[in-house]
This record gives sequence, structure tokens and C-alpha cells, in this order.
Amino acid sequence: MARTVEFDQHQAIEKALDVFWQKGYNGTSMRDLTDAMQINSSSLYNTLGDKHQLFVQCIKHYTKKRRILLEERARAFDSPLKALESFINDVADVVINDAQGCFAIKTAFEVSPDEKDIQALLKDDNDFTHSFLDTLIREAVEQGAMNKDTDPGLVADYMISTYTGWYELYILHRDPAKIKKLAGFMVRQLLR
Amino acid sequence: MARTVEFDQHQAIEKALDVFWQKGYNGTSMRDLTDAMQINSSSLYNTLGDKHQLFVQCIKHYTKKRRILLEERARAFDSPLKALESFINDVADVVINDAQGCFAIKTAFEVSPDEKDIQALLKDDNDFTHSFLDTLIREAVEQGAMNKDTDPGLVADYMISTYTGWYELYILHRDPAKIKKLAGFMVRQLLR
DNA sequence: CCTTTTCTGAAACGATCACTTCAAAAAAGA
DNA sequence: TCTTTTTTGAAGTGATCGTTTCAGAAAAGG
Repeated sequence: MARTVEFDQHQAIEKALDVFWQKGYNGTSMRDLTDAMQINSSSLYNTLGDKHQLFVQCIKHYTKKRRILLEERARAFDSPLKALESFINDVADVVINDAQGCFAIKTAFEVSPDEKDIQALLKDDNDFTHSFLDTLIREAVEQGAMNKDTDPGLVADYMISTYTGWYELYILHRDPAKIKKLAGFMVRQLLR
Repeated sequence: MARTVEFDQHQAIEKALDVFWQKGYNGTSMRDLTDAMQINSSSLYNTLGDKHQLFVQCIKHYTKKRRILLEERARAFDSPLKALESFINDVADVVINDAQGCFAIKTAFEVSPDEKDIQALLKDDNDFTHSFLDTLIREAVEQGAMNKDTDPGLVADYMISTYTGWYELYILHRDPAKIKKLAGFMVRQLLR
């Protein structure tokens, strides 16, 4: 009856994410996007929507992907303490190897606080990481691997806020050893 | 002999900083700037330069102001440990009360890593804060107020990276109590 | 194969972008 | 007060912004 969409939407969103990630929302033009996605702007507007809608979909794609990765990793460890330690070291590796930092953090600082839909997505992502860590910490405390008087929610926030800063430090100094040292220090501080 | 400049350059830069702070570099138009600064674009280009140069001057203005404030505060305490504790709590207050977060951090995440001049200014600012904290920690250790085996440089980096994350948490959650709790936890963790 | 329906490509939309031009206004020494 | 020098205001520069239009290409049921 009718013609079918020619391009792979999923793939196109990943390409768009790459561009937004590198240049930021305001630094990215629609031409940047259509060039990278290799589609015409009419196709883009017909299927994915305008720039804002596309950006929202990129955030959703990014946070979903990260969520899946996080849960996969947690299952790979038999003890919650080991999972936490591995989480910290994994974050350090990501900071060092992903040249452009964390897309969610970048976006939180760039977009205006009154872009409610975007802020809500970022908050959800943050909440997920928080409850993920909270659960692990709670289990570690129950097993006696961490102090009895540990406040799991507080420590989870503390971990999250600390590694956010690692991104900034790495942007400014590009010093892998510095990040590794900080990760080691964090493990010693929190998990011993 | 000749006509003199009508507007106060210093004041104009402060106005421009406000706009860049709120909207980011790419989100700010020259009209936004000339409207806020209340000068014509020809005057702007004649005296302060183009958008990039103006942005650089705003960063210089911001970091200089912060540097002065930091040194003033340090002198207000008789013990380095008290100065450190006050530093942490002051940062928490700034995070909570400055609705738009830290300009230097926002900028570090927004501008491209290959804008060398801007990155250099941000790095200098970070280095200053680092050596400021490093000195205080060193003194506290010498006085026996902190552990003998403390690594001052490492702890300084740790402090800086932690409160960077507070900004992100506050942007997402707008929860003053959360930040206060984190500041309290940090004091207990590092300074006891 | 033909009709129907949707998608695609190229061109173009008005608006706004950073930035420039230039005549008129204004300041200050002669 | 006149001349010199510089700033200012308003208008305008081409380029690019996000977005739309629309004719033609392409797919699939009849």
C-alpha cells in the first residue's frame, strides 16, 4: 500500500547522540545532525520530530543503555562490596576512556533548569543510579561488610557526586593517574 | 582631543557574565549581550572585542573575583582545619543559593576541549583552588589536626571533585538538605 | 500493472546569527 | 569656537539557523 521508511531509526538516533554528545544541544545544528545521520531533514522531521524531540530521544537512548550495562555488571559479582568496588573502578575507566565525558552530566549543566522534560529524564537516570548503589550498600551493611551505622542513601549520593567531579578534573587535566588515585582513595574511604 | 567611552567596561563585563552564566556560551546571542549590557554592538566590538574575546574576559573576571573571595575567607580563621571546614560549608551554601551553579564548572562541560585558551583559564582556576586547599591541608597535618599519612594533594583533588558533583545533584533535585548532609558527611570523612 | 499512500530529495522559508559599516554626535585640546 | 579624534546609534552584511514545502520516487495491495 505505501512506501516504507528507508533508514534505521535506532541507528540514526545513535548517530545523533554522538553529535549532541560532542557539541552539546546549542552547539549542534540540524545540518550537523542530518549529515551524521545521513538522512534528509524532511525524513528526520517526518519520523523523529524536531530538534528538541530528537534530543529527548537521544537522552532516553543513552540512559536506557547505561541502565542495562549497570545491571549486567552488578550481576557479575557475588558480593555487594565487590560490586561497589568494581563500580567505582569502572567509572574511573569510563572517565578516562570516554573522551567526551558523561552525556547526562554534560547535559545537566548545559540545558536550562526550566526545560522540565529533559531535567526529569536526567533526574530519573540519577535516581536509578542512586537506588542501584543504595541497594548494594544496604546489602553490604547487612552482610557486615560495611559499618553498621552507614547511611546507604547518603553514601550513594556521596559516590555519585564524587565521580561527577572526576569528569571535570579529567576534562581540565587529562591525567589518568589522578583519576585512578581518586578512585583508590574513594574505595579506601568508603568501603573499609 | 577625542570623545571618551561612555559606558563602564567593568560593569558591562559583569552584565555579560550574568547572561553567559545563565544561557551558556552557545545559548547566548550577541543581542542577548548588548541588551543586558545596554550598549550598541559597535561599541562592544570597538572596546571588548568579539563574542569569544568577551567570553574570555568574563571567565577572567569570574575566576579573579572568586580567587579574592577565597583568600579573604582563609584569613578569617586562626586554624587551617577550621578554614577547611568552613570552606566545605561555604561551598554547600553557594551551591544552594547560587541558582545557576558554578560558572567555571558549567563552562568546563560546555565548551569544546580544543578551545585551548578557555580550557587553560579553567585549569588555572582549578589549580589555584587546588594549591589553596593543599596548603591548608598541609598546615593541618603539621599541626597534628589531621592524620600524619594524609596525602594533601590527593585530598585536595578529592574535595574539589566531590563538590563539583554537588552542583549537578542540586540542579537535578533542588534539595538543600541533601547538600547540607553531604557537606557534613565530607567533614566527618576527611577532617576527623 | 495500476492505484494508493508514504517517503525522500532539493529547494526555499523567514528569522536570527555574529559582525560591519558609516554618518552623526560628542568630547577635549588648540 | 573650531578642529580633531573617537564613540555611538541605526541600519545592513552575508551566512546559517530550525523548519517546511512539494514534486517525484518507491513500495505494496488490488
